[in-house]
Amino acid sequence: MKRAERFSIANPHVQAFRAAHPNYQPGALSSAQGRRIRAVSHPCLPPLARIRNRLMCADTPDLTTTDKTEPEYKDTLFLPRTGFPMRAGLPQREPGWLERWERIGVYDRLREKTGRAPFILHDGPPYANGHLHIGHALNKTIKDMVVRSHQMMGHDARYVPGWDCHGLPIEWKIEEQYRAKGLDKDAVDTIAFRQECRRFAEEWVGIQREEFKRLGVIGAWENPYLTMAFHAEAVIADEFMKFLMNGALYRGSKPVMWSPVEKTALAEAEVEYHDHTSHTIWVPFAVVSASDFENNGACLGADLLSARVVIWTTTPWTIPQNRAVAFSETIAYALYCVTETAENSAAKPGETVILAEKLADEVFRAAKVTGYDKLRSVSPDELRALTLAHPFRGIEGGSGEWDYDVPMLPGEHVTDDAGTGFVHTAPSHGDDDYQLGLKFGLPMTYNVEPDGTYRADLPLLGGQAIILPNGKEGPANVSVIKALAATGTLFAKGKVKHSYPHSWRSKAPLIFRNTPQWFAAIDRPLDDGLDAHGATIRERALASIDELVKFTPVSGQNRLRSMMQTRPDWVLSRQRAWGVPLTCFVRKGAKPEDVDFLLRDEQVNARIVRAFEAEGADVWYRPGFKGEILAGLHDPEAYEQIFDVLDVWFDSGSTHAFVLRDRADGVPDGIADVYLEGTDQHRGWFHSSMLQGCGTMGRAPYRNVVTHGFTLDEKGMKMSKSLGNTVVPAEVIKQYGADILRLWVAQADYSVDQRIGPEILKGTADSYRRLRNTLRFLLGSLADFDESERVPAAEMPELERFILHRLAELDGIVRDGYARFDFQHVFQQLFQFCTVDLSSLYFDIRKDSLYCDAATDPRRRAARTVMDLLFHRLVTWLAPILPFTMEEVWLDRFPSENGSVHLEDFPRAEGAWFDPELALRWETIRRVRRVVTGALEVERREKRIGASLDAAPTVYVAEPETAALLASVPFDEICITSGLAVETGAAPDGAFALDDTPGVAVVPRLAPGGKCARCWRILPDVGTHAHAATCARCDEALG
RNA sequence: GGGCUUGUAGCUCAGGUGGUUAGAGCGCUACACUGAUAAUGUAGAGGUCCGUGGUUCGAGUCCACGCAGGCCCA
Repeated sequence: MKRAERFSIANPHVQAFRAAHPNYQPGALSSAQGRRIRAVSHPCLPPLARIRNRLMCADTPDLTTTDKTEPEYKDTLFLPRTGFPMRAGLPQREPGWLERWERIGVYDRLREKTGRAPFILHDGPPYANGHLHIGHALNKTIKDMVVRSHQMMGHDARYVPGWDCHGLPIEWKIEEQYRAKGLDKDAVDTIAFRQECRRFAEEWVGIQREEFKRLGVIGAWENPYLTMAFHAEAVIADEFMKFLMNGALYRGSKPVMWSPVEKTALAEAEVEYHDHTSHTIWVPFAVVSASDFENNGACLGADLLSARVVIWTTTPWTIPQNRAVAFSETIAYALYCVTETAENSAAKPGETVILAEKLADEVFRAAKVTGYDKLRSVSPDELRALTLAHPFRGIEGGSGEWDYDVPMLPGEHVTDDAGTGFVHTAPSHGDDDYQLGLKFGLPMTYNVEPDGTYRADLPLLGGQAIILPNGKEGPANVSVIKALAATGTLFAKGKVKHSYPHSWRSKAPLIFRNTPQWFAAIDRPLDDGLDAHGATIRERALASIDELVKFTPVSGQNRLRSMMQTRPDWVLSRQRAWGVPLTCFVRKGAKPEDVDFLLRDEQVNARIVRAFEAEGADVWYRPGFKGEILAGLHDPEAYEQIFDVLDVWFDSGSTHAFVLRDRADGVPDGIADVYLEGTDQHRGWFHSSMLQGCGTMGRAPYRNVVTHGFTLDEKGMKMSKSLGNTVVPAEVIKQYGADILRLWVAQADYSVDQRIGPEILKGTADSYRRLRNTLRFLLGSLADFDESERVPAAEMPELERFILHRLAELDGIVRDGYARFDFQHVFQQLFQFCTVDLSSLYFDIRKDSLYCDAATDPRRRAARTVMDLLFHRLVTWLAPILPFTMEEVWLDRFPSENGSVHLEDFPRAEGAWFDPELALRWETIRRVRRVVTGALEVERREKRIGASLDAAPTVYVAEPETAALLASVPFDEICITSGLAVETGAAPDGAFALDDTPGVAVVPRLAPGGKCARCWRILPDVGTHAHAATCARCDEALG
């Protein structure tokens, strides 16, 4: 474009402006509001009125007509020109960019870039059930920022999203549907049931996929991984069989949280605690004998033989399963004699009982005992010596079922906080009980059926239900209580309201029930030759935690370690239908401890895997499948097929195998660079993946564990529907757009719990607007930028070189921050750069040059060069955080059919720009500038000036070096004044100064001369040029 | 009840090894500009650093005990 054209009325800038402002009348804008003439009170200032009058003369011609005597210079300026809207309209516009990315295939095109080191963030699979909540959005957004930033830093950052598809919640949904139709789950074919579960999961995968994509998350959405894919099911089974072959797998028996209503065991995560009113009973156990204690140096009083030991329990139905009474070696016990009772007391005067001293009062009160004597203390050694009778011993109709001895056993879990100080122990119905049973070899009982009824052949109580199918209490408790009362073994009874486990689905109460389970041994040396980091799963896990994995934040290391140090064996089996079966066979008639109990045959395993690959895990349930698999190898009749399914944590713990190891977009060693999940996953996916990896690969399947906290409401309280303080991602997107939600993520410290709410989101949107306007100004200022305008850095003014220095500095900050997954720091630095260095300093100063300088002016060319560099960096640096907006900005400048900022890398760092000495000089310059602006602010408040261009202050500087520094730069330009004098030496009295900037003082003055009608600077030479109302620079620019 | 963890301006966050009047940005208020204009600039107000004890010449920073949250267990 020729120079003359730029300034003619045919100037495209002008045309564009006219088009955008059809009602615009030249001159009307500046005159409509009128210019106030202000009184001038400062004695050393020239009369402002004179200047104003002159201005008025210039402005005064008939304003109602376009027939002016003076040109409208606005049309000759390079004002920012852009169609980039100030208001984003993200909710409406974001889907358009999503479509574009899909159309131009951004993810696939990034994969085509060659020569890049892979960077693998392995996705922890969300459960395919329900719409996304804020936690999902947070998690996927952080992941996306990690993936995008590493891609743009030069990696091949692939991201394969996944879903966890098996498990109870889906199973339950299908069961619910069955119930609604009046069907019984048990009457339905397992394969048909599983297929319904599969369809359910598929549907939610589809829904969640769209919801995740809407957040702007880039990844292999068309080819995600699902734990229910046939290959995945085959691999999960194969991985399980590694545990079968390496010796970790064993069958044990364990009381588990059991839902009689759902006839299934529940994982801990599936249990919720609600208040529940239970029967409480105090049951005296008679002493039947005592071992000889003289050898122990203790003396057993004969008085104990006639006494009874009282236990307390809230689960009367467990009494028939009692096998021991536990006591503590650290509690003080005593022998008491009942002397007086209330009318309706079950206790009788004269009877003697043993109780914890601290609890005796309470117990007697409950038993309505009105008088009692403490006879003497009872020592732990005495207690240990006692053998008790089951309260049902000799009961009529009991057929001798309960005629066994009940030992007294010491237990660390016994306290005297509540109860009697003695703990009724039923190893099949409680965890402490089970542990005590393991330690002392107590027999397990099998009295309770899956539906919560006593086994039919249990004397007296057979078939009675503990919990009814509708979740209400059955008759079992009351029957037991009656039987106790009838046999004189009920000391007291009552009711208590307490926190009790319930099913998270059916909300029905749970019981602890002994069930056969499959375990992975954590401390058994494995026979797999993968001992580089230890022989057992626990050793390998601890070694991984300490040596192989980096934790962000570091506290995760302790957290995972302490869990690994103390965790028991892994219970792999669940009594469910929707999952990958434990693909193994046990020899009929063999006991778990027999060497040939489990069928261990690689050929069998291979057949299973092949079948699963072809048809999925459903084949396991096909009639005759056992025969097919064992045919020609083993006698199918000699083996029993296992129909438990694997803990879903085993599924997700195995994802590294079927995603990282097996997929073309995986990695050769099958180890991920990053696992990134919420802090709850220390107990979950990090944990199960660690156990699984240590059992199958000998180490953790990851190198980095990054955790984020939970999202709370604005007050820091947990979100809950009942409190009405939830924030749903879909609604945030609808109101503000995904980029605002992403910005919220970037502004928060995700390593701890974050808060979100209306006020916080509003603040986030405010920040966004500020940033958006900075970019808009860049776009406007770069209109028609041409490569030929570029100026080498060395030829640029100091101000430009300072900005370049900041860019060099930021390059390091941004790359380092992204490498550390610290988006908050990256964003904070970039945002503050935009506001502090750009908007309020650089842009403000350079507006004059950008608007008014001739196109060829080196100053303007340097500014535009820097702005172009700024543009490339800011837009790419922010792209991982604000992918939609940065795409909009990028395309506004570089419109194209198939381009995208997300195909770019961060521009290479320019080391030569880094100039700390210059930065130091600018620190001083800016400090002095603050004094100048401060001084002008006083003038403005006193109505002596309006714009800073009205002034031409004098700056008094004590230090000559500082004066020299200021003289070396166009300090008037930097302060946006029409003139400025720097004086060395003492300032006159009354000069403006700031406490924190000693040695600098400013005396404000009105700029002498006339106001250039084009650039608005007030200069003495205005009026002496061809264009009468302009200054020399503008006169020349006008040509 | 146990393990881990958080608490600095209205909001989001900085504040190595304890050391002068606790910082930034946003928001707010006022002023200015009206050629970034539902924008921009300048200035200002705003903090019992969760509380209480303690160590110390000196504590937001160290210790103890609490309070209020959060995650995971019991």
